[in-house]
Amino acid sequence: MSSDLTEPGTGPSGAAPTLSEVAKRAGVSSITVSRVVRMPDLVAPETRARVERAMRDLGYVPNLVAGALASARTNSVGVLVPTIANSIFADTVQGLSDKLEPLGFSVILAQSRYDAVREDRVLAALLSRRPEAIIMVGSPATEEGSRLLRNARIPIVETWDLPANPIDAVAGFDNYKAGVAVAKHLVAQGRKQLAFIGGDDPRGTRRWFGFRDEALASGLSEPRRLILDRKDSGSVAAHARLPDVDAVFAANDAHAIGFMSGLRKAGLLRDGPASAQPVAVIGLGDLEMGQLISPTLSTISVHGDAIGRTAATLTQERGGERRIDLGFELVLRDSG
Amino acid sequence: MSSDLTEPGTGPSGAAPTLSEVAKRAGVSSITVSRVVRMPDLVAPETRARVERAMRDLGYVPNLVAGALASARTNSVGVLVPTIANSIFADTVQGLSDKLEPLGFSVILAQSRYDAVREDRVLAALLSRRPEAIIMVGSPATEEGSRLLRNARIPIVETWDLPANPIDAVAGFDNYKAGVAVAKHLVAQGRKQLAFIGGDDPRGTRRWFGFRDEALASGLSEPRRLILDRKDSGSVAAHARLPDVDAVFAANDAHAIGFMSGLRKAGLLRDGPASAQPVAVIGLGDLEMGQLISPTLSTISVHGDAIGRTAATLTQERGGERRIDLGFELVLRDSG
DNA sequence: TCGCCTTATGTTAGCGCTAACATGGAACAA
DNA sequence: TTGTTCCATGTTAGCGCTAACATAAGGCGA
Repeated sequence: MSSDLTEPGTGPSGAAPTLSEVAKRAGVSSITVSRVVRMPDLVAPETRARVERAMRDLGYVPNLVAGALASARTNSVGVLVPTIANSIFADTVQGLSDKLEPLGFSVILAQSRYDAVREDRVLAALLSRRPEAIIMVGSPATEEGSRLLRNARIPIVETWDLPANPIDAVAGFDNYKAGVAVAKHLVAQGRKQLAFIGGDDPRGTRRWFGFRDEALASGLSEPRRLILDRKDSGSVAAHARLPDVDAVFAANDAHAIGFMSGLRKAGLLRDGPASAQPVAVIGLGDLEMGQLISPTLSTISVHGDAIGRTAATLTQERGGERRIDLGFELVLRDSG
Repeated sequence: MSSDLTEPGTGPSGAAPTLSEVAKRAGVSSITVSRVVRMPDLVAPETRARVERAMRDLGYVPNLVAGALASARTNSVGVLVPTIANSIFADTVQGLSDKLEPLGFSVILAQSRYDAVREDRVLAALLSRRPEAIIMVGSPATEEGSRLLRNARIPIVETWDLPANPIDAVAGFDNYKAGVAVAKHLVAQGRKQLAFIGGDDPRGTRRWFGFRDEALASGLSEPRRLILDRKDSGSVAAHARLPDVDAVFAANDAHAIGFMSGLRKAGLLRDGPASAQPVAVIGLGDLEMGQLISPTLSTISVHGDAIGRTAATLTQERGGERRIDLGFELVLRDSG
């Protein structure tokens, strides 16, 4: 009775109860308690019941920090994204998290904000927590970051791209080909003056190269390229900076929708099909929103969720195919 | 020369180099290396330089797992959200992460997927990593989860709501009042047949109650309530299930935009101002997208980012005001 | 009856680091 | 000279847990 007065969740000193406090209360050694937590089948039913009782009485919560140090397994995965807000990467994080959580892994999330210095810093911070794998969007921006990851000797999964010399594993799609596919389509549609709007991050730039190369190969003049900062607001006004353009490839759906909003204000948007649009617009990402607006948004559909799940799977395997191309799909709707 | 042949990042046994290996190479004790890492000012410049050299040569990456165990500080914060994808919560995660990262804290991210069982499970998993605080959207769904958090004796911040009996700190807004504000506005606009669409999660339900109570208090008949699952697709078809309704409050902007898409197909959407809309639509969240579509979306604007930043601040303080109402704002555009 | 396996539990050592408390010397006032 | 203080560094012990190796007791075939 007296020990029941101890507040649950606090040991004798008011600190969180430990394995050995549970052990003492249950009259067993601490390794037995450890086994009840991790491999209950190895413990005799009555012993197990006694231990479980003691854990409940004390409000015991295992300390994975200590466990990780002792076993050299942290059961955690580091995840690095440029940004998690308003972004297509959130699907990837959700996908990998859904896959990893049932396996007992936690996700340590970090954002680079498209800043190489910050990326190296958070990469080092991530690594110092000894995750069992790292999943990142894209590839390290610096040689230093790359070195850090190589030396970590854990599975590294680069996503949303198909780098030529990956550190380890890859789950993504060919951004260059995506640009090519869009240009091909616009050319086939008879568009003449192409433009590209988007950021100048590595993946966006690869989309641009594919887009430009294909346009040039088709005999068109070099498309214009408008580099926007991360704020969509820029894309609303973008059409004013692109006179005479009759087709635009936006590096992501948010830019595309912003651009269409600008077109609408300028009276250059129709509710009819692609053929009726004075200016064709193609996005990338296939946000759900794209199907809900008018005209519906044509886009390169990419399965962010599948990228995340595949990346998670790749962290658990050592051998096998380490380069998964999830592909993309040109989804044609009414905007272009 | 010979030791330079050791691959960086690997100690004698191929494992990651440790503090004491660095110490030996630099000819100092391990505590000195530890000080160079954590309190460099306490170490003499030449000693420091020698240690830094040794760290670089060996590719030393501090092991925060061991450090955390020794110091009882993990420098991590657990974050629990219903879902991170396509969601207004991503802004909150970004905000708190931006605030916490410079302070040396890592974010351990977990998703409940609006599932109480999963929530309790990930809460326990989070706690076993001994975070120094927990930030969550909403409040624990179960008594068990609540108990777990209380016993953890760390700052707990509940967000996106203003619970009557919070566990510890709160950063949010009054969802009930948001519902009231929307109903008031629609009544003032002369709307008669109101409806609410959204999920049946606690916050959505509170919005509904405010909305309903205010409608009834204004002498209107009880609004209809359509509970949608997490897929927006439901909201597109929602208008068909709400005949004769002339105003709709959607629990979030995604539902609102989906609903508008359905209205458009039914010929019930105008490009003109709110007064011209056969059916008024008000959302919640103020997604950037809402300003880019036509008609522009009227919405309850909530600063998800500020909620995250405020929550992060609350994890660092013990005293002071622990209940921050960030408020909301009814932003009127063309949809209602 | 003996040896050998199986099952249940325990003992020991140590993961890599840091808190707390020495230690030894230089600087300096009385 | 003799404390006293400060600075730079070291020693010791231990955080809470688990891997690896005992140990003990029963079962069982030959």
